[in-house]
Amino acid sequence: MGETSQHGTDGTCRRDAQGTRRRLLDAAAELFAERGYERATVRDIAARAGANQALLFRYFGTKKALFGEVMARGGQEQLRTTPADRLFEVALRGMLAGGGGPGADRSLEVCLRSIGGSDEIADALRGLGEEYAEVLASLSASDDGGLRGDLALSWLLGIGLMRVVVGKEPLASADPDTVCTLAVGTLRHLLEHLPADGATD
Amino acid sequence: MGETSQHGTDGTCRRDAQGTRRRLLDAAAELFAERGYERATVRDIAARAGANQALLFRYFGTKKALFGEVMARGGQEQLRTTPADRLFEVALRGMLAGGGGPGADRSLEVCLRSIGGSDEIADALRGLGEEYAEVLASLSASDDGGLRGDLALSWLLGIGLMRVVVGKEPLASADPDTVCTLAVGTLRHLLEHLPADGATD
DNA sequence: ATTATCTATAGATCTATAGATAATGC
DNA sequence: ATTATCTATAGATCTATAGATAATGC
Repeated sequence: MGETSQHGTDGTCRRDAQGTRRRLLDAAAELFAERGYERATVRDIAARAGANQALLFRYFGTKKALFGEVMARGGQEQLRTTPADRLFEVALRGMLAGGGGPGADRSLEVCLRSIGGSDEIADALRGLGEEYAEVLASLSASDDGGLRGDLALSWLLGIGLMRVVVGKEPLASADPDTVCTLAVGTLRHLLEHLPADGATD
Repeated sequence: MGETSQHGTDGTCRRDAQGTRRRLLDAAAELFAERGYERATVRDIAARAGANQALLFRYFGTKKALFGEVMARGGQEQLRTTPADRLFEVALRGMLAGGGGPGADRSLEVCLRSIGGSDEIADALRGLGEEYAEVLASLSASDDGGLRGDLALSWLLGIGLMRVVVGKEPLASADPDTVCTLAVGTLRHLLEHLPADGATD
């Protein structure tokens, strides 16, 4: 019957370095998203992963390195799989969903909750922002498309900040469709409306 | 010549409880704006104020109470002295200036850098946001004016986040006038454009 | 005498490490 | 024998407090 194996029906083992490493990564992703970098302690991460705290350092070296792996793992798939003209809406809906299913990309949420914690965190958000802003900038034919892309990204993050982190009402409880319609409709003006060169208004 | 007095020509005294209290408040306002709540330590605040660390607790009780006094002192004058239809632009320009002269209202900047530090910080930002969003909401005649006001505030904070805290280029070095023109012009659509009820766009 | 200021330290975290223990594979 | 896991603790912060010191006002 193979009952002597250490493998349970759920695929867990009592001694499985690779599995423990993955559980630590999953737990870290969750806790960083819930509390931000500083407030998610290595003790809590190890506890949620069902692992000993010392293993976290054995497998990742430092807490910052663990954070780096979490940020590198998630993130960019949304950027690659989404057409440019739908990126803002897709990213916004991901933020509005908040948490969502397992495997959802919470990278931006992690950054928002970690801001101010350390310079490395700001660097991580800047790096992730570069990629989003570049795509958003490509939607504008204007000279200052780069700036307009940054302003679009700013709005995306600001909405996430007020809704998910701060919980400002009525935004926090608003219907995602309504928020999306308002934001996307307004954003079209920012990206597509070229300044009337030298004209009045 | 009055040389026996403890009062220097700059108005400082060697023993001046009220003066020390004010210097601590000023130093706290600066350091909270520069580093956020968590990273501004009571030791650094006392050092910048030229006061002993223990006096901070004598005069304010706890670090959180000091933070509360800093937030209460600044803030609301901008809300009272600015006409509603200019609030967004004035607040945005204050953010874009960053730091600015002494006495400038850096409350929003303080909040942005402190987010995620503790629930009380999020509460403080939510409270300050209520007042800004209420004014912004009054500019929209729509049913969902409250939501639109929140979205306007979200953009204001998002721009501050990306420019001042994260330092995302090209936004971080962009000309304030250019940013203002783009943002204010776009915002007009959000606040004034009523949804075509039941119509097809 | 009053009280603003300072010294010294308690007490609570948190990250990180050294070395012991015990479950596996050969 | 190898190595995943655990115990115990070092070492660095940080907030906060108790009690001593010293500058002022009477």
